[in-house]
Amino acid sequence: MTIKRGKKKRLSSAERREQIVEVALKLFSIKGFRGTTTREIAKEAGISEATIFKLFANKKALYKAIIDKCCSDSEGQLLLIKRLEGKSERDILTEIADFFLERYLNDPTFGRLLLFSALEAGDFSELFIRTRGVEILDYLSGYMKRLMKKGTFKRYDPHLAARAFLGMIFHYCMVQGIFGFNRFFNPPARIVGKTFVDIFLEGIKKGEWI
Amino acid sequence: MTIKRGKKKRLSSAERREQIVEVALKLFSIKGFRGTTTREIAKEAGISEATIFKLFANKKALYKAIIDKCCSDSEGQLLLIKRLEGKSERDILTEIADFFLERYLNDPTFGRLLLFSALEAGDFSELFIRTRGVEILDYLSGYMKRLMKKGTFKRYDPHLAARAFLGMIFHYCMVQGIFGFNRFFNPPARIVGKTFVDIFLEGIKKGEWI
DNA sequence: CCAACAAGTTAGTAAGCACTTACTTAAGTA
DNA sequence: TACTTAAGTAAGTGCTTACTAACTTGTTGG
Repeated sequence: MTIKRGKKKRLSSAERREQIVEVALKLFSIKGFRGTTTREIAKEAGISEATIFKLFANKKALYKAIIDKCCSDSEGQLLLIKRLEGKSERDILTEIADFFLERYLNDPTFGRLLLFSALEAGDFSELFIRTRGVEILDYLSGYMKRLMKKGTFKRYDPHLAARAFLGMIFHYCMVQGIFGFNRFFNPPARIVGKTFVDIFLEGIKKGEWI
Repeated sequence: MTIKRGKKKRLSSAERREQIVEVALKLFSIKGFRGTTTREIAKEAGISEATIFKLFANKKALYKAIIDKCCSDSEGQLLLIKRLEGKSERDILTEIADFFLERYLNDPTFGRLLLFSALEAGDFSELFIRTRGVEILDYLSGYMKRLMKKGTFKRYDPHLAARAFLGMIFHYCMVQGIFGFNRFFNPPARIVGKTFVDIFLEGIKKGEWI
């Protein structure tokens, strides 16, 4: 896909742009913006550095194109939210957990890019985080609020409650994928999700519900 | 402390080493290993670049010295664990939550360094993570296991349960400090800790315990 | 006071970086 | 086929980087 052999086909500038963005996305997520050289991107894409700069004003513009791609491509997150309508609390939380566990455990690319972006504090990282980090949080926070008003859930700060639930999931994914814990501990995602949902809904303390 | 004016005092090589490590620790945690230049470190420390290389074979050796410092300096984490002996479940969890919330919310230096280290995947990052990321996890995991055997806690994978609790806390700190959410949302740490402990022990669902 | 040595600096070097210029090549079209 | 234009490149540019060699300066014990 990336390194071509034999006769090289010419691509239209739009196609080439797209290809470069994909290659750079992959490399930036592995080594970060600063840690990736334009030479590496060119090599991996099977083109010369000059071609990159024909299509992008500078390295930062390429980074911006990646962020834009990630922001626009909602990766089914909005789709997920639609799918939740009308379901029970347990089903909703389970579906959210499974969705993110499956996504981030199998492919840490996006998570890594988001983290690099936050740490390296480029000009676009804020945009990135605001658009992509807040969707599900806002949804869940609003959902919690409704259930608290209805009396189904206890009254806490709904934003904090949402953060508690998502924190379990995202931190788990981060530690598994980025800190490499998955080499020593890797239970089925289904069980991880169920455990987190159970604890979040009923707590870990033994007892009986009325 | 860092930029000196007027007559410069000579330090012993040990003192100078220590000072350079401190300055570099701060800069690495802000801009990462790759993103920080030896020139910047020298300027911030008020010395010449050559002095750095008199005391450290190369940039990587300086990084290693920082990791070592962070690994050896347990920052009171073992102290915390000792302090927990004989307390109730709620008190233990609350104390753990408060400890890390207070620490990481007030000073994200260490957290940032750990993240950079994991992402940039230097040769020492693994060492760093194994020594500093696992202490409290192992402790809590063992504690959960005992309470599950005793029947106080429900039976889940104890490691997973510990990850759930710590995930709430660490992810919260990360999002606040590194993603900058603290500018829009910043409740007292005490309340955050209490909310997380409550949810973890009794769940968010309303009901009554017998 | 002054040698001796450690602490510190000046002024580099080679390699690597993002980025450019001036050129070549492929492919559609008249 | 021959012309035009867009796609692509080779070979640089100037700047920054980690790192060094050769020198200077402060401190201290005899």
